Amino acid sequence: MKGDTKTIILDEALSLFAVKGYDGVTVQDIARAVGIKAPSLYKHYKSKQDIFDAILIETENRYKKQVLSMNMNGSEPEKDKDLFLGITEEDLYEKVKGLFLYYLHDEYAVKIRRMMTIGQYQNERLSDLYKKQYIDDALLYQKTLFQFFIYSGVFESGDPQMMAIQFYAPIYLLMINCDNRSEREKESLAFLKEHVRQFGQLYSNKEK
Amino acid sequence: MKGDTKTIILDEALSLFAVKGYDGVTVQDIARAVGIKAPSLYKHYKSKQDIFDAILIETENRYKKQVLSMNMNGSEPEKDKDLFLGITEEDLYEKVKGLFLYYLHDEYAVKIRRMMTIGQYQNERLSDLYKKQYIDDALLYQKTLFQFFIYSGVFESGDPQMMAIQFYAPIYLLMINCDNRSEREKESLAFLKEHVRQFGQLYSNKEK
DNA sequence: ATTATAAGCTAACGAATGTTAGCTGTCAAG
DNA sequence: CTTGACAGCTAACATTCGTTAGCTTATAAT
Repeated sequence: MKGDTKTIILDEALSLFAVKGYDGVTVQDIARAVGIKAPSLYKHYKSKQDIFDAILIETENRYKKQVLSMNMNGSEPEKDKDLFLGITEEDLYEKVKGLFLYYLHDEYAVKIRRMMTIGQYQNERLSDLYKKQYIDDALLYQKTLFQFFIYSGVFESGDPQMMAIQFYAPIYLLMINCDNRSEREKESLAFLKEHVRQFGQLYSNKEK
Repeated sequence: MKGDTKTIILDEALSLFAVKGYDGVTVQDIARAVGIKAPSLYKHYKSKQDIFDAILIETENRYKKQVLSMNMNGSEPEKDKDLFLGITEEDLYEKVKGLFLYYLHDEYAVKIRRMMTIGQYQNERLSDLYKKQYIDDALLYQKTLFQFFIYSGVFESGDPQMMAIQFYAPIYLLMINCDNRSEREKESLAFLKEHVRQFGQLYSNKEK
């Protein structure tokens, strides 16, 4: 069901937009990548802009689904209680590492992120989406998590918002650092591990 | 000496490239911004690409000068000894805030950063420059600073590399957060202040 | 006074761009 | 068997692109 031309066009267009930006990509480029001639594209989308818009809609829908499935709305983190209550430092690192490598290696995630990065100053929708995804929601998720840690006694009390910033920002920086530079990955993962370790040591409750 | 057409072209071209990217900008756009006709551009630069290259060279030269003047080569931070030895938390925040607002508001710095951000996946030189400027050199500077703090007894001992990451990453994240979103600046400055405060408290030597 | 250079202009070019028109073949529904 | 929709194709279009040629004018040097 995935091989129909209409979705292939979106995939290939995204691959191109993610590197060269909207203006840097020709409808001929897209057609060539798909394996058809440029005019045939218009059997599926009414314009180049239409292809771009379809990618954005698809992106927003996928993200909405992801947010729902991750329960990142910040309302009821109780669901993940079992996941985090008996968590060790090593476990936490493995979780963070998983997310880190996902955002660095998942084909679709990487392309979308790069397209947003490239187009953020031309297209406010891209800018909004990027900030929501990589700053607002990411911080909210961490904040909610730390609130829960504090509430459940795993962490000492503190400002969960600041904890979120201080925990997430290095992860974000290291991700930007490795983006398009796979040779930096090994070192960054070491930093990441040490960061998680230090953070755990700093805030974990020593009273118990 | 600054008002000659040749540099005005660079300025206006940069302003456009920083928003729409290389392919999104027309030589006519540039000419219109300068106040001349498109063919007249070719009296000063031999092609559109040539204009872009000239911007890059100018950027690299400016940055080299800045690095030299800031003594950010990581070799001998002894010079700044007097600046930092008797520093208070409030002083440190004011310094960080100054740099933070400079990178957010200085016209030239903002445009260059955005141009690098937009073009990093097409042009490796842009990517290199961005990573050097906003990651490598920034971290190196912080690392050197913290090494000096530790050496001089202001800070407790610790891994200066990790300290650099954990100190700088939130600053970087908050800058990205405020980029093109001035309404977020007030809140981010508050976070920044609290971050500097907590960092100072965490690492400042309590033995003295 | 003459000349040379620099920097603007208009006109124009070839190439590339997004898009439309209209033809052809495939294939499932009637 | 016929039909109609779908999805590809070629040809072509108007527009826009980066760029060149060649003219004019002002300024500075000889």
